[in-house]
Amino acid sequence: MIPRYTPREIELKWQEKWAADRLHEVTEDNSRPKWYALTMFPYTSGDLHIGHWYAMAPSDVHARFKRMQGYNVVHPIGFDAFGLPAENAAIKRGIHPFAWTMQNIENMRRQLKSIGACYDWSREVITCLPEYYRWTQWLFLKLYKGGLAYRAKAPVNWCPNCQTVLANEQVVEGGKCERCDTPVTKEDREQWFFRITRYAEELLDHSRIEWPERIETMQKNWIGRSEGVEISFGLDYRNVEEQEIRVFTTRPDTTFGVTFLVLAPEHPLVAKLTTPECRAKVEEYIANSKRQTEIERLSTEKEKTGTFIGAYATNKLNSERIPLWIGDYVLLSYGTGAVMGVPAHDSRDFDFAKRFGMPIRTVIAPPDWSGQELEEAFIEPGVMVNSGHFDGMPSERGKEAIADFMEDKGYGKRVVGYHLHDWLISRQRYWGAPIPIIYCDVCGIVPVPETNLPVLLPPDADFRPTGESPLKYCQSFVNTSCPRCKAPAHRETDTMDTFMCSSWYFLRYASPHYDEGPFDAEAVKYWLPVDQYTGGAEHAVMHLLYARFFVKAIRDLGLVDFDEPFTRLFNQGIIVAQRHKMSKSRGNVVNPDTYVSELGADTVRAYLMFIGPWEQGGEWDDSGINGMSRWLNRVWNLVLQGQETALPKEAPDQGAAKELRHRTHKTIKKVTEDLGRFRYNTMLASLMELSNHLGKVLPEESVDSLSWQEAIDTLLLLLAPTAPHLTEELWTRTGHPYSIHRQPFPTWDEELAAEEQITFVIQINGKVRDKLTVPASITETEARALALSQPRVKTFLEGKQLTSVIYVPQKLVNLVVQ
RNA sequence: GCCGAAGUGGCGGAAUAGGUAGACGCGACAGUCUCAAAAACUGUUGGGGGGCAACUCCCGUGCUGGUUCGAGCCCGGCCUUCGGCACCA
Repeated sequence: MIPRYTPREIELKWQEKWAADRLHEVTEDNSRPKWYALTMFPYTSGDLHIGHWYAMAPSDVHARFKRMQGYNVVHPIGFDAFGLPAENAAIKRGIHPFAWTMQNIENMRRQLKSIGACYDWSREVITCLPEYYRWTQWLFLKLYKGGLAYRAKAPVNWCPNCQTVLANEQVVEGGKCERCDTPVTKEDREQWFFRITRYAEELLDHSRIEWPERIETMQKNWIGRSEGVEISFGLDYRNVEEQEIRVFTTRPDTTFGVTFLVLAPEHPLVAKLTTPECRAKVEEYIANSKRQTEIERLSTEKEKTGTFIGAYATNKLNSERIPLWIGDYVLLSYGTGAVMGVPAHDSRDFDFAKRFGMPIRTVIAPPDWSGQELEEAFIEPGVMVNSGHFDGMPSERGKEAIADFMEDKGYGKRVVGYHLHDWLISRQRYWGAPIPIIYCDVCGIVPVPETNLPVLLPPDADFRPTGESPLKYCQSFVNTSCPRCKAPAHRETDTMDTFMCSSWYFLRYASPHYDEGPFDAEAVKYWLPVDQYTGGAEHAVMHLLYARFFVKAIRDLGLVDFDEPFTRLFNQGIIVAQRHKMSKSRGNVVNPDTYVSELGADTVRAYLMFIGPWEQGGEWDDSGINGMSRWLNRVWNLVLQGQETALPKEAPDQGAAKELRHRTHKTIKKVTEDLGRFRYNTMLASLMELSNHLGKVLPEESVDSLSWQEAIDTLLLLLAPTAPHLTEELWTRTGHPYSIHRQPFPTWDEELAAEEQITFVIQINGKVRDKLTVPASITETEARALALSQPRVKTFLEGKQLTSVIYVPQKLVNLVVQ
């Protein structure tokens, strides 16, 4: 009698045993190659949903695979615990963010353990605990002292009714406050920035890492390098100190075509230059643009808006007087915050000029141009016209010639521009790591001495929405004395962007309890960089770019000696529900707990990997999960039934035994390749094929016991990373020593894995007309002859002329006829 | 709007150095077992036409145009959906 497969019973039993044996805890070991397998740590939003499992289960399978391949694998886990949702929950339910977060962690830890992943829990890291954020602050100070942190004004979303700063997420449709529906505006605040732009050039270089091309492309586009010229336009106003406006352009060859300049509405010169007649309109325009998001402003669909400020600048190339406008399609944060308007050769400028009736002067002639005004912007290269002594020059050469001329005359200089801007890390919120800075009336900005870290987040601060950072109202926090002169001083009350916490957590895992620094240099030297990082595609740019920047920055500060944090990256797709990414705020989360308690963790793990290619994600649909549960059940029955069947030593059917061994080795090859490429769906399909075949040969009793045993052991070992509990149980039940997870991964015999027979296709004019089973060793001559001798082929060829024959080895012959 | 992806049976998907479209699974239908049902097992399953039959022909990978002996795969132009767009993380 075969016992029933009772997944939950088995799973809990082995999870307890693995934990008791500390099977997954690892230490540095120089006798084996190391493998750092890292999954992006989850944010502590509440429960884990099916999307988390989609991230966690397949990455665990890969880590287990690497371990069976002989690597010393560390697979750590932790929690990203600071951030806005905790504060929102606190406000909504009157529970302290700390309590809310720790409750969530408690629950998520239980859920994560139910996955049966090989996490080394002894390395757990929680970013909101002082023992962690102490070092986040320490690293901030390092960056500050290294000249990589600075203060500058930057706009924040502001709700005038709630008197509070809003996150982008809290600004709902149409630019309104999510709480009170008041239109949101922008306000300038002094805030802290990191100089990520200093690393723009190095961040563009992906040559040291193996990342998916699409992610590299997205990062490259995000950084947005462009070579151009910063051109100076002359200003001549007695009451204005500045004597120039600088604009950035990648098209210096069009400078003779400038008919206006557009400044960002926030440009500092706007207030100084606006004439009294224009002031009212300009102020109205600026107020309006404060209500728009950057995305709205940059949309090329939207009709261009702007207004004349009454002032003029001089185009130094031809001494023309150029009117100055403001327009919201120009952003202060990009380039110099001002652009030159060349309507003939830039489509946005063209729209702007059309709208406001400004001249459109062609300076690059399109082919066959006869002097008429253009009907749309001509943005291709061409021949320069209306450009003084540059006339007749090809514009590509003109770019260089004008740049040379300008540099020579001091009208401008070549610069490399980046779309990337510096990283704003200040948040006017409670639930984050306090920025360790003190402001002293005498000494100015004073960093908190390292020995005084951590700057503790006061537990009793009032974090409800007010006009300022919540910490500002916590007197015991704000009031302090200057570390330098001991005079009364006050603390910085903004906290840090949570991306800061997640920019170095992977370093902390190497020595999570180290208390003399953020990490133990020796441990980091052994484990880092991360060998395989996996996480959601939504992090393609920001988190991954910030973490790269961070490592490069601390490398230059002498803290680490490698350049890139994540050697290999895999971005899995996103599991959506009701067509959108699962999120608490959207309310479309699917909880995995019921599936686990009903069908078992192994089934859920395998099902998630089976639904499609991991990088693709997709709509969550549980309609096939029973199929996975059925298959694991079949594996269970198959293995135990095989145990009870006394197969002979000699195979009754040599062919059947050979076929079985061939399939076994073919499957090892396929599974090994698929695991290496994260193609879990096809890996499982090939395991199903093997088990289907085993189910067919067992009742026939046509194979020998040795071939059978080889097949069953292989099936279990290949399945072990995916279904760790089921395979551990069956491994023991088939008389093998504990633990299957310490076994080496099977290897295949190339000869046994190779196909002996192939299906050979005969095409006529590219259409399949016949299929033949032939030995794999068939030669071209044999194949051609075989094809032409087929009766079916002969009837098709009747009365036609064979013009050519195309032969593809091991695949097909295509007869081209007329 | 900009950047990055994805579109294949009733459904999830398989097949890319351009060479058999639909592996594997779900669902559905039929059967075996059963007093019956469930479970399990076996078989069929892209659409359409022809043949008593073994079989055979045509169409078919979002739309559209092209390259090629041959296109799901390559190129041009669209459409739809998803992710990101710097304060959700």
